Amino acid sequence: MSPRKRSRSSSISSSDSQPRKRQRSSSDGSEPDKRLKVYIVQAKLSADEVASLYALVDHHSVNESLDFELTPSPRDADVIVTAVHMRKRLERHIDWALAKEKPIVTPDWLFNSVSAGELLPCGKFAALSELHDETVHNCPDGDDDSDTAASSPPTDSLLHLRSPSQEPAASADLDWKSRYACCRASPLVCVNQHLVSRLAIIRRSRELEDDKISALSYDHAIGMIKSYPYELTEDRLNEVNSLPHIGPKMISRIEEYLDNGDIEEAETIANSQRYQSLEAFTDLYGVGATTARKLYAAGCRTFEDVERYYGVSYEDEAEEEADLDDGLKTEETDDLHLASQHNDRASQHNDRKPPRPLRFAKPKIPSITPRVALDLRDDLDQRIPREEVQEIFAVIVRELNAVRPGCVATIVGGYRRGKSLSGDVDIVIGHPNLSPTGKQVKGLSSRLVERLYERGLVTHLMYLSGFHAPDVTRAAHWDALEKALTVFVLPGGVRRRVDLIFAAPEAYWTAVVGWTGSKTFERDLRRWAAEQKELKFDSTGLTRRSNGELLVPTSEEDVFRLLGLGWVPPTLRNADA
DNA sequence: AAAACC
DNA sequence: GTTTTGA
DNA sequence: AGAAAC
Repeated sequence: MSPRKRSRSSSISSSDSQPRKRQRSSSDGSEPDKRLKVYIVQAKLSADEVASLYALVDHHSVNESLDFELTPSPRDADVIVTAVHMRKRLERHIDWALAKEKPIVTPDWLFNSVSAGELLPCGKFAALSELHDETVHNCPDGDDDSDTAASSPPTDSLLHLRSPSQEPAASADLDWKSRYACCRASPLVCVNQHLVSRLAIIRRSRELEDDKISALSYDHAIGMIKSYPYELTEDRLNEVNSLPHIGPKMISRIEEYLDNGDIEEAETIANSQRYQSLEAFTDLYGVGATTARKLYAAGCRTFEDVERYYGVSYEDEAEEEADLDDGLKTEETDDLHLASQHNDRASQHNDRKPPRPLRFAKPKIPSITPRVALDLRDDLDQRIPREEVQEIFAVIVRELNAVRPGCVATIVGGYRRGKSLSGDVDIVIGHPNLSPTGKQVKGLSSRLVERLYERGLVTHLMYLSGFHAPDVTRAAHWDALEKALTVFVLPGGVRRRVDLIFAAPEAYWTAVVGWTGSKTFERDLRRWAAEQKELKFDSTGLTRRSNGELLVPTSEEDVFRLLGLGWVPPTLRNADA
């Protein structure tokens, strides 16, 4: 295994020769390769912005006058595109000495150049005023100078230019009366959010008590209310009463809420010891509703009780040891030979402590014990600010490109839906030309995880899926996409749950849609596809039910288009509480 | 708990 | 009245 | 079997 044919050429130090690739020096035969190499710094760009930039470069990479090409390495770039405006921030991604040799422009330069059909002067688009002059000097435009004068950065307004589609286009065919969440606009916080929070308590209680069916009904009702555009009052009850998923029982709940400002059952539940305990227990990784109920039945009420329960549980000393020590037990994870030089800006992560050598080797079975989960709890129960999500993403992208240049990645999950705090970080990773049938995807996944582990960035591996070739007959298996569920830590930081999802090229956009959520939004996408379009949708692909034909979308909007749905921006997919 | 189906 | 509800 | 993900 480990088909590491192209030992990481890595993006950083050019190091040894690498005669293989077209080295942009026109020297090798034919045409002086005139394609303009573009390096995009993903930091500070939203996932959508990154996607549209990539799309832009792609579309124009086969075009006459404008001939762009993505490059995985800033060193090879003819132009560097970034939304970062500060030196310190940029230095996290690009060496300063290198930055001075390149034009560093904002995304608008790319958008506007494409619109104009020619390479525009860089002057007005310098990302860092500090590097304005260098940027102008190194600008790839035919002949520049037309800039200067306008030393101001007036073009900020053009930021809205964006690519033709997505960003602003909150499509017109959203319909808050639809019975599918994927046809409605569900903001992060709705006008009736307090009512939603009450219903969510009942819903959660149903879930904890294993009443799936009731929980599902509350999911649907909550989804309807999340997208209902008016503040709920007595005089709107009729209208609400006629909404799908809102039946007699839900109406009575709503009436009670309108009368008393709350719902009694929700209060009772929220105040109950049982609810509080079950809810707390499920914060532990590996503890779901069923285990929580068992713990409660065993007499546990608080985490201290659970500590005792598992701590004392000497059902097997040896096991206990293994879980706890996570100390020097380095099961040789290697088979990897890329150990050599760590050429990245060296120390930067001068490990805080011995990076706890995890205990995984290559766990086929996700075996994190409750004991380990208890140790991680203090860190993992802290929410993650958006800033840090971006930092984590930047580090992972950097390492990813060292392992396999040319990879693309998108932050998905709650972050992408606009949440200011996230429970974890979800990243979908793809590569424009990885073999569709997967072997390489698997290799990429384990190689990245090993690299992150070696550098002390990953401390635990909750789960590493085995690879399964994309099997159309059995789509939508949890394991149909390669996944690595990790505990990740920035040097000196709090440990965070980071999920990496690896998608083959043809599954990239469905994976992005499938992992952006929310849960109810996803459920209804599938229902819509099945019930209205005779299609089968899931994060691994979109297929025609009649003949099993695989439809391959080329962008996220394309997924919606193929499903016959209006575009719903990620921030309006918050159909859950 | 609500909707779709028979 | 029975089946389906994401997979 | 149960828990994990959106």
